[in-house]
Amino acid sequence: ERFTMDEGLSMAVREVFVRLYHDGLIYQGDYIVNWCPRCRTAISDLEVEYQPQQGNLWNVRYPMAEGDGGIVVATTRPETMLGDTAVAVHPDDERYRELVGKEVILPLVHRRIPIIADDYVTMEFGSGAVKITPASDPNDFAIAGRHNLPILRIMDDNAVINENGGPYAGQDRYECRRSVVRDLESGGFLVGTEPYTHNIGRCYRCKTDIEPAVSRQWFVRIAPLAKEAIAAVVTGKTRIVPASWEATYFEWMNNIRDWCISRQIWWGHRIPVWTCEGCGKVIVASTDPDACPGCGGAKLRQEEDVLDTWFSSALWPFSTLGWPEDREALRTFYPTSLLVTGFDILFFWVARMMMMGLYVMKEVPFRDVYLHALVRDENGEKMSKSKGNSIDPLEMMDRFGTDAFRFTLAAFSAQGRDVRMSEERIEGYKFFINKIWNAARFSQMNLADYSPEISVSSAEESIADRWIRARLARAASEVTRGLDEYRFNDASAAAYQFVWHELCDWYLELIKPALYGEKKATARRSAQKTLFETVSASLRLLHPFIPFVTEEIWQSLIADGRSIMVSEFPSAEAIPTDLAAEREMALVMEVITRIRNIRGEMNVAPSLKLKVALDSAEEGALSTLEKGRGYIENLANLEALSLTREGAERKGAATAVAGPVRVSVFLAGVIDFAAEKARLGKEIAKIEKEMGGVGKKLANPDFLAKAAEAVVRKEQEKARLFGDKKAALEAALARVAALADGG
RNA sequence: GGGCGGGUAGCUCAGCUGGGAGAGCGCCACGCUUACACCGUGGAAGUCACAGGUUCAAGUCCUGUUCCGCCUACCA
Repeated sequence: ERFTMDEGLSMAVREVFVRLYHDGLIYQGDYIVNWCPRCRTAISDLEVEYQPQQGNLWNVRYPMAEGDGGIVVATTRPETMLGDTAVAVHPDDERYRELVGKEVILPLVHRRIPIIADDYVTMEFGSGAVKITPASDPNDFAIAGRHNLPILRIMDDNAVINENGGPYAGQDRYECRRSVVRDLESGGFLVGTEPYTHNIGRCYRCKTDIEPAVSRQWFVRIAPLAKEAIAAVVTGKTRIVPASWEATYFEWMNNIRDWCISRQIWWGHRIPVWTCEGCGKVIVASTDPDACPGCGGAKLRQEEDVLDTWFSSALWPFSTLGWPEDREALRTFYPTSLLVTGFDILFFWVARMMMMGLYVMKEVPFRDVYLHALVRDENGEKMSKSKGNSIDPLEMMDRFGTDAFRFTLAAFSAQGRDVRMSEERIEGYKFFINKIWNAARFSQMNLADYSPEISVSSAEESIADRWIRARLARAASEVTRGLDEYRFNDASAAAYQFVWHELCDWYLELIKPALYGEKKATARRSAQKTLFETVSASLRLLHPFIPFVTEEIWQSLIADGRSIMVSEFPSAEAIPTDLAAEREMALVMEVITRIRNIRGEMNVAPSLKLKVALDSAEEGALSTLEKGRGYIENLANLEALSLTREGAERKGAATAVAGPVRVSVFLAGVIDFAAEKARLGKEIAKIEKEMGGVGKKLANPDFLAKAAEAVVRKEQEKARLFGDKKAALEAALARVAALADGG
């Protein structure tokens, strides 16, 4: 479906405005807004930048109109006193109780203004009395509304004092401040001045101090709309993830103020309101009227203000789908399933889309809102163009690769936290991409003669083949879960862990003999098939994180002529679990690791082929090891491996324990008894530390009585395993000690 | 002032519903073994900010203290 965005958006904006207007949700009114005297436009509360600024707190005495005495007020902006229309105190303030209702004389302009009581006033601050300037302060404006006070504008749109300022007319606001302070002082009204730091609001664009000012603006009566948007989140029609942001959302929505939507700027959607110059009739229409429907006059004047850009942004979920026309795209894709955005525009944009979506479409615009982390610079500061501390993503992509950068963002995106971008981390993932590339090369080299049609019976599959398939199923399940729950760091970590540390570190090494040894053709075929399928699935798992490299490899290696984008995402359910293979490989792998550990710790050259004996009292363990014999011999670099049932004396051997298996590495002639003694001692100490915790738990009757049964059983099993291991290590230590002592 | 988040290995950080302290980088030792030295194998390293409490059990829950960060605000 084709329609131009600009036209569609304009239509939608006008249509929504008209509907709101006719529902009584848009009004024009005099209201105090943040006015930028330089841009000569109102800006929204959210666009004001606050900065602490050093100023003064001037204490000024206003004399009573009748009799003696007076009341002291404090102000940071003495020039605004010209527009004061009251002095307010707290209703509970004993000091001023009898003054409420009386009048004071406003110095310099000699106007009588009343003393009123309003609980906005903080008794503890200053003198406890506040001057009220409705036209120059939002709070004062609100108080004026409550007490029917006159609103007196003393400045024009350029923040220059107007005729209401009497002798100060024509002065700029800051020039006027100096004049007023000088005159208050000479008139004896200034009772004190103290330095004071407070926040000054500035225009986000031109950095000019904003001037709260009363002016005629257009507003959306927002409370009814907010009510619906709040309900949508309360009832779960829309979920905010992470949920911690819901509180912030509610806080803001419950205290929302009417939305000032008019802007006095040059660019934007012009407000679709016309006034007939003949009869004064106001016309609100979604298409330009030719003549006044009241008097027929053709002299119509359109409102000059334009709409806040967020007004049209709020319509995005449906205006982009062709609304107000009833298009198929709109019916299909509204509401969308997910909005991904930054929390910094939760209010600007998300909440407003919610309100407008519910108002116009009678349905939430999206089911889930995922608020991602904000990327900060390495000092934790928010990146911004004005600060110049932005990390240029294009530069990062040039240096480390687009996929590496993208994977880094996923890996960093733990929920509820901001991230500090780190080049080291990106580099680490660049290495990961490289690893994948090399694994693909390995696969390509060994799959040249492979065809996916080749069938392999399950009987031909090796333990390694079965094992990697089972591990793949787990990885697929973890990645899927991470993505489903918007835990992208968990998802990316699961993929990373599987591909590097299981597929590359173990599986590729395990099958090398089958691939290019003199093994049977069946073993080779099975390894090839499993390799092909595992790499294929891995690429698909990784594709959401690293689209470019996976597509490239997919095309050259898997090559079914279609993009990896339209391939099926691996499903854990489709891959059979294989606990037996996982358990058996775990033992084989541990034995290999134990042998390597001895090699490393005893400083035996990696090139030296070793003789190893494995003893176990468990028949099952021995048969597993027999099945894994080839893997052990190859990956531990052995020249001989014997498996025996009885734990015979192993002279001149270094010892380790892998589950129910005693590992003896023969180091005849090269064994360093002192080193072996130290190594065993270290192992035993480690075991003892673990046994300590377990033993303490099992000795505690409360633990046995109150802990879950499964937990207790687990601890008991652990105690047994640790006990066995310790005994075996201690026996080895005693033997080595004897040999060492004997020379 | 209010709200929120955080203080876990040298660094950057994971640790969801309380039950074996983890990863990456860095560091140490050995190794260019025919995918990869952007690599491999092995190793060292933490009073989980502090103090209480709940619990058989606390990095994980509660209270307080402290330090850091972010957001927000109308004490003139």
